[in-house]
Amino acid sequence: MRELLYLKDDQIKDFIEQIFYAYRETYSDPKKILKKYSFGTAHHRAIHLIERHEGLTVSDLLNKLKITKQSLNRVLRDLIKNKTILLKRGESDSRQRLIFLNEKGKKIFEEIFLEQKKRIYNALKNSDSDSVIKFKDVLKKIINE
Amino acid sequence: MRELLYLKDDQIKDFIEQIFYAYRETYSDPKKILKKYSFGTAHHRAIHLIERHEGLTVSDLLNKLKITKQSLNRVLRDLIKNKTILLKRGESDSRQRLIFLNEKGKKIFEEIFLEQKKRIYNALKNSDSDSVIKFKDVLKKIINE
DNA sequence: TAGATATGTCAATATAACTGACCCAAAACA
DNA sequence: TGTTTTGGGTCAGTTATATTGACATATCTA
Repeated sequence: MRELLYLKDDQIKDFIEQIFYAYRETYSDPKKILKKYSFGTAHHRAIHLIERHEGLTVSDLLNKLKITKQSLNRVLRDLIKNKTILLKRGESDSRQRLIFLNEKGKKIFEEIFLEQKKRIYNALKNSDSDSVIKFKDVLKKIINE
Repeated sequence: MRELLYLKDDQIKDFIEQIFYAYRETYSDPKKILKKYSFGTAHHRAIHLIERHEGLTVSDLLNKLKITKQSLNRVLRDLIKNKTILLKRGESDSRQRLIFLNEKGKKIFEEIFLEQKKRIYNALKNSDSDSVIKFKDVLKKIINE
């Protein structure tokens, strides 16, 4: 069976390279802003996920980040000290800590996002809606493998 | 002017999250293999770019990786010691070092790629060719923005 | 020949991750 | 009820990858 053109190894290698660039550029853009708050990309990823999934538990966040709890704890400690997030005890299960952005955290998120948004926005606005839908679709398949 | 649906902030935030997952998963897959050779993801990225751009110079590689030469040097030293790559003096400009994979390097690359390929291959084979083209297109725009 | 460029290197530090060993409190279970 | 499991936190040490800054050397170019 002949390979389909778009399944050729060279194409796949290109994608692997491009996914690296896309990630790096997307997460590089707001680094100056993060520095203002003495945060790094690890804090950024946590803030982003907390904003997208308000009230998630520590173990939810661990599962999304796929790092150890010792690693995450450093980040959460910094964010708490900085009054960027707050933890609430779970109501049904009081062992859990539900994580929220507080007001300061929301502001910081918006500031970061504004910077990071530009790149994606410009890419999408120069694409038609069908392309965007299909981009999302393939991306999803890559993640869920 | 009303925002187009696919340009809404929530959509963009989703993309930022998904690009993170796509990168992380794609580069996590071959970690066991890398460990066999005492390499990490930094070595992996270098090997990948060298395979895609055989004979590139040290400064070409620096521009692609966007790290400092001190960082790259550690990686290149490891790769040379391990006989994964070799450097040739540039012919027109003998200050340059052109970087190539040698036989061992090509084998290691293939081993890594075989592992990493699976995820992308499976995603693409479950997509039609139009989706793949458009995926590539949007990805490119994100990078070049 | 003077300056710019390509590369390499020393040293110190920062960031983000890891492993491994524990701890407590609360929930789930037998 | 008592025991085990789960969710979370922490101490200590280590590794991987990057940074900044200062220099050194060889080669190219004007």
